[in-house]
Amino acid sequence: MATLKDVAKLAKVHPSTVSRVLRDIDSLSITTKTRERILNAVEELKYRPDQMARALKMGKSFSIGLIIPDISNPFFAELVKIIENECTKAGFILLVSISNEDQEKEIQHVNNLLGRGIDGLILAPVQNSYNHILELKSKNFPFLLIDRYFETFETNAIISDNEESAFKAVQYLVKLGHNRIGFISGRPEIYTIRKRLEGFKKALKEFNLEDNKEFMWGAGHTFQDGYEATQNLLALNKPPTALLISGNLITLGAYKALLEKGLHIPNDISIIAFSDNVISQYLSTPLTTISHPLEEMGKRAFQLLFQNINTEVRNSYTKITVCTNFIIRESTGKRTS
Amino acid sequence: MATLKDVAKLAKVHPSTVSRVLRDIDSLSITTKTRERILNAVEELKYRPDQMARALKMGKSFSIGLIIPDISNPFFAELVKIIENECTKAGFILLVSISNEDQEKEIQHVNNLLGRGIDGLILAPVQNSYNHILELKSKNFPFLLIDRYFETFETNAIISDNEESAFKAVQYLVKLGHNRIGFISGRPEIYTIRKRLEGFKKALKEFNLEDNKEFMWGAGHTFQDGYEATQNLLALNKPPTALLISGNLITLGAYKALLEKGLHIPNDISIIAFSDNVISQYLSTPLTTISHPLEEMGKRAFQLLFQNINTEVRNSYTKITVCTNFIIRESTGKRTS
DNA sequence: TTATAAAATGCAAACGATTGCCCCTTAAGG
DNA sequence: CCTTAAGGGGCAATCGTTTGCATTTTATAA
Repeated sequence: MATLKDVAKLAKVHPSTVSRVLRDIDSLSITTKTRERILNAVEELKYRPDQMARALKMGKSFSIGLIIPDISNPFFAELVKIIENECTKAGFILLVSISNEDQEKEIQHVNNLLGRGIDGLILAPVQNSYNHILELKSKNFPFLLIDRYFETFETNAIISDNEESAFKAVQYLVKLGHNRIGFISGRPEIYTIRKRLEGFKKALKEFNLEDNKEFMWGAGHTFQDGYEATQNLLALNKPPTALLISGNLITLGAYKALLEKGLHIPNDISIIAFSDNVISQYLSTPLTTISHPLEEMGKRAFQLLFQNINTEVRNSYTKITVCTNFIIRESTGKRTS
Repeated sequence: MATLKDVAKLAKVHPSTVSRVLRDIDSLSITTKTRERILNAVEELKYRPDQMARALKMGKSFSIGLIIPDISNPFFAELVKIIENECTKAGFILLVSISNEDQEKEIQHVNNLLGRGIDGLILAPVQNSYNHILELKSKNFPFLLIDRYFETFETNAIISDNEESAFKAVQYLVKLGHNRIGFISGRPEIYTIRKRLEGFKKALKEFNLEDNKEFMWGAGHTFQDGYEATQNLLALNKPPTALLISGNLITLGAYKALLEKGLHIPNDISIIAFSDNVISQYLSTPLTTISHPLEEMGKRAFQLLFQNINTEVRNSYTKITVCTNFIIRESTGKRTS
C-alpha cells in the first residue's frame, strides 16, 4: 500500500503538499504543474489515503454507528438500507450492530462503536436500561434514537405517531362493529409499544369498550411470540373478534396461529398490523396495516445526526414524530359473530 | 476522552506499561500492585483504547467489510445477521455496504472499505465486471465471495449447489406431469443464475422437454422485475404450466402477477421458488422452495475469512458448496391442463 | 535592478497507541 | 557483603496523516 510519503517522493514534493492537493481541491495556492505531478503519482501508485491515520489525526472518522434490535424484521432492514445510502452519499461509512433485543449486547455495542471512533450513533434501543444512553448524553456525543424513545429524559429522536395510529385503528374496528378487540403488542418496556397501548386504551374508553386485561398480550417480538400470544388469546372463553398486532414478525406468527385454528380472516376475526411491508399485501388475506414512512424516517435520521455532528454547541434536542399511513386491505371486516 | 497517557499519569507509570497491562493480560512480568493501580486508573477514567490509533500502529483494524447487493432481500438480510453475530463474537466489527446491484457502487465501496483498513472482505458481487476483484486477489488481500462466483478465476467462496437444485426442481415438476416449464431467473450475468439455468437446461434435455427460449426470462432482481417477467410469460400463446423462480423478491412479484391473472396455484400453474424465507409458508399458497442453509453459509464464511486473515502465506483457495434443501409445500401440483 | 509582497512549498509537531531495547531494581547464591 | 541474573518498567521510535508556521520562490512594482 502506497503512503503519502511514497507519493511525495515520486512527485518530488513534500508529503504536506500532497495532502493539501488531495484535500483542498480548489485551493489556488498550488501550481497546476505540481498538482498534476502529484495527481499522476497518486494515480500511478494507486494511492488511497489511510482513513485510520486521518481519523486519528483529525479526531473524526467519517463513520457512524447504527444499532438495531433485529435485521430479520423488514422494518429495520429497510431502515438500514436507507441510512446506508445516505451515509454513502455523504462520504460516511456505516457500522451496523445488532442487539437482538439483548440489553447487554446493546451496551457492549455502544462501547465498541465508541472505541472505534464513530462520529455519531443511531440507535433503536432495547429499553431495559438507559444508563449508557445518559452517558452518551452527558458526554454530549452526537446520537439519536429511532423508532423508540425514553420519556424520562430528552434526546434527539425520530419516532412515529404510535398513540394516534393505535387509536385510529381501534376507531376503524369499532366502526365495523367490533367490541371485543385484542392487542398483541410486543414488549411493553418499549416506548413504541407503550404508546400504542396508550392509544389503544384511550380508544377503548372513548368508545366504551371493555378494558379487558386478558385481551392484551405483550411478550417478545419474534414470529414465535406472535404465534403463542395468538393461541393464548384464542383459548379464552370469549376471544376477541378483532386484533391489533404490533410488528412484522409477530404478525406473521399470529397469522399462522389464526390459520391453524381454521379461522377465516376477516369473517371470523379481523386483524390490523402495525408495520407494512412488501408481503403484507400478498398473504392469503392482504393485511390492513399501519404503514411507516421509512424513507422519510431514514433520511431525516441521517440528516439530523449529520447536523448534530457538525455543530459545535449542542444545546437543544429535536424530536421528530412522523405520521403513519392507514392502509385498508382485506383483513378487516364487519363483525359477524 | 481519556488516553493512555492520562491513565499512565494517574497510575504513576509509563504509558507503555499501561499498554502492556491492557494487552498481555496474564504476562507475569508486571507486579500485581502496579497492575491494580493501572486497572483502577482505567476504571476511574473510564478509559477506552482508541481503536483508530491501535489500528494505525498495528496495521490491522479488527473490522471486516461486507458488500451485498440488496438488504431488502431476506436472503441477504439473514446473512448480515449471522455474519454480524460471528464478527461480534470474534471481536470484529462489521462494515456493511450495499451495492444495490450497481457495479460502480460496488467498486466504490470496495475502495472505500479498503481505505478504511478492513482486515478482510466478504462480497456478493454484482458481476458486471471483476477487475477490482482481480486486484484484491493480486494484492493477496483476504476476501471471499458469497453466493456468487467467477468461473474465470479462482477465489475463496461460499456458494450453493445451484445447478443440482435447479435440476431436481425440474425433475420434480416432470414427475408431476409438467412439460412446459418456465424459468424466471434474474440477471444471467450472475454465476448463481447461470448455474441454475444450466441445471434447468440440462434437465430439459434429460427429460426431453422443449428448450423454448421464450420460457426463460432473466432481468433484474426486484419485485417489479418478477411481476413483469411473469406477465410476459403468461402472454405467450402456450404459456408454461409450471415456473421456476429465482430470488425472494422476484417470486413475490411473480406471485402477484399470477394472482392478478386469476390463476390458481397450483391448479392452473405450479411454482417453485429458489430461496426460502419466513413468509414462504404463509402466502395464500405456501410455496414449494429450495432453501439455503443460511446459518451454515454465514458461519463458514466468517470462519474461512478469519482463517485467511490470520494466515501468513495465502497460496490456496477454498470454494465451499453448500447443499440446499428442497421443501415441498402447496404451490406445486399435478399438471391439469 | 532591487525591494517587497504574495504565492508556493517545506518543516516538524502532533494524534494515541505499540513494542524492541535498555536500564534499574530486587533477591538469590557465593 | 558483593556479584549476577531475571523480572519489572521506562524510553523513544513509529504507524500515515494533517496543519500552523517558516521558508523559499515567483511575480509585481518602483
